[in-house]
Amino acid sequence: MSRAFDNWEEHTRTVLERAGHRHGGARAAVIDLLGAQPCALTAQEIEDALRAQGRSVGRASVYRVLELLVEHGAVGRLEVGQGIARYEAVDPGGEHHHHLVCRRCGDLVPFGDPGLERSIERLANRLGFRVDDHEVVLRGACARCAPSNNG
Amino acid sequence: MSRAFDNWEEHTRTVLERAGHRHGGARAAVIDLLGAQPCALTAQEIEDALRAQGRSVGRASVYRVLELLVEHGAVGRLEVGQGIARYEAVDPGGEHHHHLVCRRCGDLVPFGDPGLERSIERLANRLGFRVDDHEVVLRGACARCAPSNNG
DNA sequence: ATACGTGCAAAGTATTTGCAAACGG
DNA sequence: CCGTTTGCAAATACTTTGCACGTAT
Repeated sequence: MSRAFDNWEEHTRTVLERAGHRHGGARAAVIDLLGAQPCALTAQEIEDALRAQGRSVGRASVYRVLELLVEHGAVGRLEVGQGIARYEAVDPGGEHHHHLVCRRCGDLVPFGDPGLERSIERLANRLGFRVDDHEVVLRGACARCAPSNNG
Repeated sequence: MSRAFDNWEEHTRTVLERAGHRHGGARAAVIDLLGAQPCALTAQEIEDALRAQGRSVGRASVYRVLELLVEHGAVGRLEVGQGIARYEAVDPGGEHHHHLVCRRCGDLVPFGDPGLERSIERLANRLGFRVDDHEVVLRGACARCAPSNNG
């Protein structure tokens, strides 16, 4: 239940198939891994996780699969920190979350807020922009780190 | 009046001086340039702009100056797109804006919205996060590109 | 005068690309 | 079978670092 959707993997395979793509080992491995994550991973983390599972995939393939998934809207690319991209499954239903980057523990904490979504939507309308996507990053201390401010 | 503040350059010089830093040529050039910009620039753009002004600064120095300014909170680093960082002056008064990245023309359009700021503040409180900073990126079509949807 | 700042070029890191072999449908 | 996908390694792009000289105070 860390996911708001269950069949992202199947959905993603279908999308790729329909676009005329085959279902090779690297793709299967990356899709399976991303489908099981609660939050965004870096390319390096994906490569390491797959190796640890005994499903090693070449680094180039990891990037190529991610690029393909991003192109098809199945994966979102997120850049926080020092130019290291992170990738996460995108709910085909439109449900999505944003992130807090904790300065203390360095972790990425996902959160969602319908009010914020509405604010952004209204804002976009008011500004005369056609917005297809948006991203909010909060930087600070997560719930675990915030109480202990000093050490 | 593309700026909400006038003396960022002077303020920044003071901050650096107080921290025991000298005011060399590269620093002066980068600070002067950033102080005159309405929105974020990449390191490359900064280097090129300075060269065009006849105030060439080594690439390494551009990065070092930017790093120093970011450390002192005088400059904000923003990453949208493909791992290329952008830098912009930070208003010492706390005033700030966010960005729309236009998928059509590729430009960065700054916008501000007090309501959005309040939403984020309330959200942070509700979530139990201590948030010192935040960043909102909208992706879509800017006012110029949105009306003409097709060509 | 002296320590900090700067420039150049080389190194480093994340990501992309070329090409031949492996594989899916 | 045939074209897509994959892996390796080399290439690329942005950024950082080492070192000797320049410069602000």
